[in-house]
Amino acid sequence: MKFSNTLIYWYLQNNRELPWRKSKNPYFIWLSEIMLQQTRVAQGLSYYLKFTEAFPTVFDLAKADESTVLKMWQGLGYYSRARNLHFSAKLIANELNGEFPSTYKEIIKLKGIGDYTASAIASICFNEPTAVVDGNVYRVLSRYFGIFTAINSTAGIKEFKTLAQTLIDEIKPGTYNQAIMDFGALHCKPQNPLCNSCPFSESCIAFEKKLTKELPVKEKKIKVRKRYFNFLVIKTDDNKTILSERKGKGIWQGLYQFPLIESEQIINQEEIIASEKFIDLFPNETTISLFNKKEIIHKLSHQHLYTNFWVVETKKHKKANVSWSKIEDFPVPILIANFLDQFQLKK
DNA sequence: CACGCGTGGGC
DNA sequence: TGCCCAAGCGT
Repeated sequence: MKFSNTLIYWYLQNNRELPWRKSKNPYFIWLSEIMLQQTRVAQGLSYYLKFTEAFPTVFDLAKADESTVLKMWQGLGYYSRARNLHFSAKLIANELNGEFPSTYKEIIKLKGIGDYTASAIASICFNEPTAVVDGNVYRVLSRYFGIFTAINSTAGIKEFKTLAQTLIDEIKPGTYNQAIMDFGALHCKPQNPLCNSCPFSESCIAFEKKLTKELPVKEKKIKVRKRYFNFLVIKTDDNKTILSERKGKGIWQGLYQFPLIESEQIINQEEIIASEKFIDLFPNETTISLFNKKEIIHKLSHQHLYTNFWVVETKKHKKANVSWSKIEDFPVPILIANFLDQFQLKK
């Protein structure tokens, strides 16, 4: 049987019932695709439900403040997705009359949408035969065809996209695209793929040659940077604290945090108090204590953050801009959200 | 265009 | 435990 037919047949029996699959509304499909970038269905699902309830149309999303969108995105990671989603929602609502672009060529122009997402939306919503290539597709195709070209090399990206495009079902491109991804996620898994019950076991090169574990090939690994974070959790007499938005290019752009003293190594209380930032913030007397007994190691994909939370009690402070009762309104990285949970618990 | 961007789950 | 992985994209 044809590759695509086998896949679609498998899909008809094994597909997952997911809320966005009940619709071909490009707004819903778009939302789901952005949320699922580099994210498991199990992690993204509740966010999808929350977003579609709060923002049933692109106009509702466009009307929201960016900080509200980020707050709702809190915990899902890769926050530029939320900022780009919101940017594009405003563009669609205000400049396109709320009408989602209907071709791959137009869809990919939107901020936050690349080749994968444009292909997914164009095929699922508008029946355009544009093949998706995500992590699942790399795995399925590299194994089935026995391709050792690195999936994250320029040559690999091109080779797999071209191959995927030759395999797509021209009649049901959307179904085909979802089928190959579900097949990769549920059957041709990274570890312990279900080769013994596989509809491709007669023709899969990796299965035949016992190369499943070697494929797909991925080049080089990322190096992890170590950073040392000291957050100053301020409690003033009038029950306020200081939060500020992270600007610029690095991690957590648009999210809020406590005043941060970053150091090259682990530093102790004396060094905190002696630091320029601390003196600038607290020229007068304060009480300082370390909240966490052991330093918290927060692991991002490419940074390890060795973190201490220092509770600083002080008199009224002119820079204290946030009431403790309002602190939950601010979008914060999960590292800080977890701290706040612990901190509020102890009170 | 190689790199930076989060978080959580699985083994 | 440490490492890899997960419906990628912007710069």
